[in-house]
Amino acid sequence: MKIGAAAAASGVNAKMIRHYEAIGLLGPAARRENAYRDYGERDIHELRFIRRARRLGFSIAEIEALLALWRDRARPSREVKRIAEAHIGELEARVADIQAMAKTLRTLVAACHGDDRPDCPILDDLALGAAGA
Amino acid sequence: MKIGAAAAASGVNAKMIRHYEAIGLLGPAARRENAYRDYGERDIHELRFIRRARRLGFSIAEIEALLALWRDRARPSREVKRIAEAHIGELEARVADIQAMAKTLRTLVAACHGDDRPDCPILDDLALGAAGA
DNA sequence: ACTAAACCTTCCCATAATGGGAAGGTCAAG
DNA sequence: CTTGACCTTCCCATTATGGGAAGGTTTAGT
Repeated sequence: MKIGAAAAASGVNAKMIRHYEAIGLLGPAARRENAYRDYGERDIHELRFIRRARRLGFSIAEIEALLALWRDRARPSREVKRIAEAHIGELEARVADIQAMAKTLRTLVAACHGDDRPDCPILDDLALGAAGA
Repeated sequence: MKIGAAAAASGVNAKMIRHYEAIGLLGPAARRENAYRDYGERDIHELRFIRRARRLGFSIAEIEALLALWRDRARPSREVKRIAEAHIGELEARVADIQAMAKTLRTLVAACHGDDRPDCPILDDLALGAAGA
């Protein structure tokens, strides 16, 4: 399977497949005589794994760890669970962060007329750099 | 005020102040005879504005627009409100995204023993690349 | 068989925002 | 007058993704 077909089969585009290989997330791909990369079912499987993990917000570094565990048939599930839980923690922290921003903004937006008048509590607040900071 | 003092006064570090100038978010700073950048109260004000907007998650591009509105005493508040509302929309979308990831992960984590046994629904799910994708 | 499109290769560049660090100039205090 | 703290510019790194060039290959249509 050439890289284009592998991309179609895995959902990871060709550019990214090469990139994952370049950074060592994937081992060097098999090559045909014409130097084209050649992929098999196992590779597609790994690519799908990566794509799915990315969709769950795992970083490349985390995926590297997960892939290593996945390749190791005897790994303890404890380790996997730990990584996943840590990641959930990160996600929750990000949500809290963003929600705090949104909350502040909603307050400001509610206080802004939003018409032709120039006075605007949103800009006032940003300018003051005081409240809530 | 030299750049270090401006950084201390505004909360934006010197490296970032130069960066904001380089990308055109701030106009070229006044210079002393020795070529050192020189800042006044007005500049500190702008820097604080930027810092606060960054904390609310606005991108540099959005801040550029907000700064332009802020500098224009006669702007209609409508425009400011529009930008802020759009940004709230982005923030909410990001929250929804992340929460969806966290939800899936929580389900997987709950199904994983997390002990010495190797079987792990988390890895199984990633490998399948099917459910929920 | 020939040509054009589609596909592959590597290499460089760009994004957004932040920062590290080098090489060199300047100022303030001891 | 030296030492340390500060300033300057310039280059590089980060994270993940991708655009695009220049050049070689395969495939499909005529």
